[in-house]
This record gives sequence, C-alpha cells and structure tokens, in this order.
Amino acid sequence: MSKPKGIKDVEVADSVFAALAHPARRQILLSVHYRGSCNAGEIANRFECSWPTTSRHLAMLVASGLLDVEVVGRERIYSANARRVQNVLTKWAGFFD
Amino acid sequence: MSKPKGIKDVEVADSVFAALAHPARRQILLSVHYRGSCNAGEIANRFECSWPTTSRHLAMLVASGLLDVEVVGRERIYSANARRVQNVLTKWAGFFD
DNA sequence: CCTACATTTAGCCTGTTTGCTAAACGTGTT
DNA sequence: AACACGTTTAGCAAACAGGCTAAATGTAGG
Repeated sequence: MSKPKGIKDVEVADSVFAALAHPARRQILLSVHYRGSCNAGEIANRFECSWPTTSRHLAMLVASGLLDVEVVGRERIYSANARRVQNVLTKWAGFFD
Repeated sequence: MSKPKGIKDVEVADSVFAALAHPARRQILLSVHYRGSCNAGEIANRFECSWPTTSRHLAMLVASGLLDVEVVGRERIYSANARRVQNVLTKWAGFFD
C-alpha cells in the first residue's frame, strides 16, 4: 500500500460511485452478476445502446473494479466483483448507523 | 403508490446514486449526519466551493431524499435521512449476495 | 418601512459524459 | 494467407454537470 489508507478509500469511493451513477452500468453489473459470467456480446445484445457504447460502460466498470475481465481467445468474459460492490456499499451504509 | 413499485425503485436508485456520485455531496452528507443537523451556512463555510455551488449540491441531496430540510425563520436546517441512505445502499449490496 | 442577513436563483462558461458511426485490432478458421 | 468474428478505439456532436459572480428572495429587527 503506497498511499495512506484514507486517501485510497476516497479514490475507491470516487470511482465506484461514479461507475454506479449510470443506470445502464448498474443494469449491466446486476445482469452480469445474475448470469454468473458473460462475454461482451451477450451483454451488449441485451441492451439498447450500441456495442461501442456498451463496451465503454464495461471498461468503466472494470476500471472501477466492479467487474473482472478475462480474455479467452477472441472473447472477453466478464464477471461481477461482488465482494467489492458489497464492501463499498456496506461501508457507506455503516457510516449512517 | 401511483406507479408500480419496480419503476419507483429504479427512479429512487437513479437519483440516489446520482447524488452520491459527487465527492462534495458525499462529504456534505456525511458531515451533516455527524453533526446531527446544520444550517446551510455552517455547511457552506466548511467547504471550499462558493455558497451558491454548495447550495446547489444541497438542493440535489434534498431532491434525492438523502437530506431533509426544515425552514426555520430565515435559516434552513438540514439533517441527513440516514434511513434512506441505508435502505438504498443495503438493498443494492444485497443484490450481490 | 428600511436595512441587514441567510440563502437561493439566474446566467454564463468550461470540462466531462454519453451516444453515435466508421474504422481498427487481434484471434481463430479454412 | 485470407477471411470472419468478437470486441475495442477514434472521432465527433449533443447533452449534462459543476464552477463562478451577480442579482433576487424572503425573513428579522430597528
């Protein structure tokens, strides 16, 4: 850990809440979680917006750590990082006890 | 309840996550919660940005239901709606069990 | 009523986000 | 090698968000 913990937490919260701010990204995240794992095509096909747009949403979710991605051949397999979602959300919920 | 519950939930999530997406708003929300309640001046004075900017953040937090406001004379007294914060966050955390 | 005070609204500018289409990339298949 | 397939990158327009300053609103007190 190269930075003080407090700083890192702030950055994590920043990127996670920013990622969750868009309805399409929340929907993608839930959808991937419920299916266990998906390739990008399965995800993009179930959403109205174009593939490149979905691809960008996926990239943001990966950057924030909410999705994990594994490259298999010419496909990308996405899976939800449920622990990270829960960590951030329950931590913030806990602040309001 | 004039709309189906599912629709309302989506709208709530939308406004709440949008409100939480900005660091200043998260900070304001936490700050108000820990102090119990504040008038707008106390809040604005502790943040770097100008009063009108803070005022807009406050309005967004109120619109999303995360802050409650009570007008007392010429002051506005804000208080955090902790239950609502927790409801939304724990509900979403629960989706990832 | 007139002034002072607490706060918001209006108007403006700038940077970011979101969406699109078209083109590129990398990997399997023939 | 050539092609097809899955996906991303580039580049652009439109919409949105966040910041500021200046002006307006509404209440309290002399």
